[in-house]
Amino acid sequence: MPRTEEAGTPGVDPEQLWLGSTKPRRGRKPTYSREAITAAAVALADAEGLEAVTIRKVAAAVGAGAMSLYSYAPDKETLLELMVDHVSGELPTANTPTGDWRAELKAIAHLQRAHMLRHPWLPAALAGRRIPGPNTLAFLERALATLRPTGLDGAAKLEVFAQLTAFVAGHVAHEIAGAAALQSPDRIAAEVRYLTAVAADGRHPELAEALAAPGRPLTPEATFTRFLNRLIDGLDTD
Amino acid sequence: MPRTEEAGTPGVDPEQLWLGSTKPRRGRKPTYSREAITAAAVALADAEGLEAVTIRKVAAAVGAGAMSLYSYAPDKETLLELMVDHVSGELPTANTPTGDWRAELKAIAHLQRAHMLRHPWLPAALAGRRIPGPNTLAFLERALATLRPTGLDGAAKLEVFAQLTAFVAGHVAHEIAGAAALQSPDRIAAEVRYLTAVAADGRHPELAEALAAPGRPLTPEATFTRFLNRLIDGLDTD
DNA sequence: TCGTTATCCGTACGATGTACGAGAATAGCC
DNA sequence: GGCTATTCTCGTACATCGTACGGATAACGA
Repeated sequence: MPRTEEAGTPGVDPEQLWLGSTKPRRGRKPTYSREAITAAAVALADAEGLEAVTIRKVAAAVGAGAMSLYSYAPDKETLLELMVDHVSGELPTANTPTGDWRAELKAIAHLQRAHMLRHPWLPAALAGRRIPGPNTLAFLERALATLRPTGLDGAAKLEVFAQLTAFVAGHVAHEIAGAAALQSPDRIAAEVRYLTAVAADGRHPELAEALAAPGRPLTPEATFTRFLNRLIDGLDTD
Repeated sequence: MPRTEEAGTPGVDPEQLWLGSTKPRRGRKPTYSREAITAAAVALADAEGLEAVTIRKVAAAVGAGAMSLYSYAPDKETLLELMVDHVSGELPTANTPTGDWRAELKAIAHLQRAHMLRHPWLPAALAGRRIPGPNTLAFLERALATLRPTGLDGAAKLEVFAQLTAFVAGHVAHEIAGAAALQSPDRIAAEVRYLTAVAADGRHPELAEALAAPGRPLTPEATFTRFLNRLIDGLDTD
């Protein structure tokens, strides 16, 4: 990327991106569409990972020349933004109040986890993103509605949602890394050899003991639920 | 990166990396050192961000030709691994049991947060990393010692540490993104305009209300402490 | 019809990670 | 001291990336 990036990361302008008027009444008609391009990029990321999403490959997937994409998004960073919001459209936004906001919030987190497992590139793409697009806003709306009975003020409710999302993303990133490691038997074998060697060096008694008495292996699902419940049950309305 | 990356990401081999013998008794003597190269890479990342860490720039920083780095680390991924463990050496490993393991665990998390704020590239570099190097292991040892009074089994203790680290990394990543946005006044102005425009469109009543009644602004420090306390106070020994 | 304005995209540039292999330096063995 | 094996050094080269540039193409308003 030859961009010099000297000033403090101007980033993507959400006003331009999501509120930009669709005025062009003159000129050649677009052959493709932002929708189709974004969908192609998402399909690529789902199938081959985020690093497979290159301007050229996405363009080829929709049958366009590479440079044509720049009529639909000013740069790749913006394309990522579009991808994130695109898949957020899969999240159900209908809230069904049950009187138990904690249970509803847990359900929201479980939805997010399933969503991120379906699109394993999401945790990485989400990192450092601040401004939600329309689909993300719709889901945020649901979360805010769920938090209404807490009586928290606006900033606190937004913070709860941000922290919850960060927590889920962090967990899923870890979960995915673990699952990927399990796919290669010699890799886990090397990891086990390494850890046991370290545990045997005498300078890591706690680790040695932890490895010696591992207990019942934990499923990611169970671990996630456990920590999520701790986090949410501890949430207070003060 | 011309690497095709077809098979399921072999990743870095921790055995080779951390336990590899230093046998070479013959041949030309190394001009540089893994230490110096890693330190230069860390300095670069601290000063200019993770994307400024390129093989060529790191090599130039130590006065070497680009390809010379490959005598010290087999690839860039490994260099990242070295960087992560290098800065982990700054973390204090001495545990002072106070009888209150929850307070000690909170202190550990606060140490991690300060550490990541000092090296803002850490949360990103940490993502998906599974196997701790020697310095990280020393810190893990401290965490395990702290968790000893809980009576949790080995796997559970390791999981608590992993989840705690993921939580802190997620929070700090979010915190850093927010701080970066604050550096550019026109950027936050655009964000505010965007959100108020969305709130005014009538289809986001909850967001509109949250923005209208923001409450007292929250410092990152306070938010972190709040959620951390919730997470840890909810931890049980069963 | 003509000028204005978009979109389309071939070409090209500067970076990047790293494969290759020729040179240079060191150590053990005769 | 010379030979040889071994290791480190790094110039060159290549595939691939994001994207600037500008000409060609197409659609509208006048």
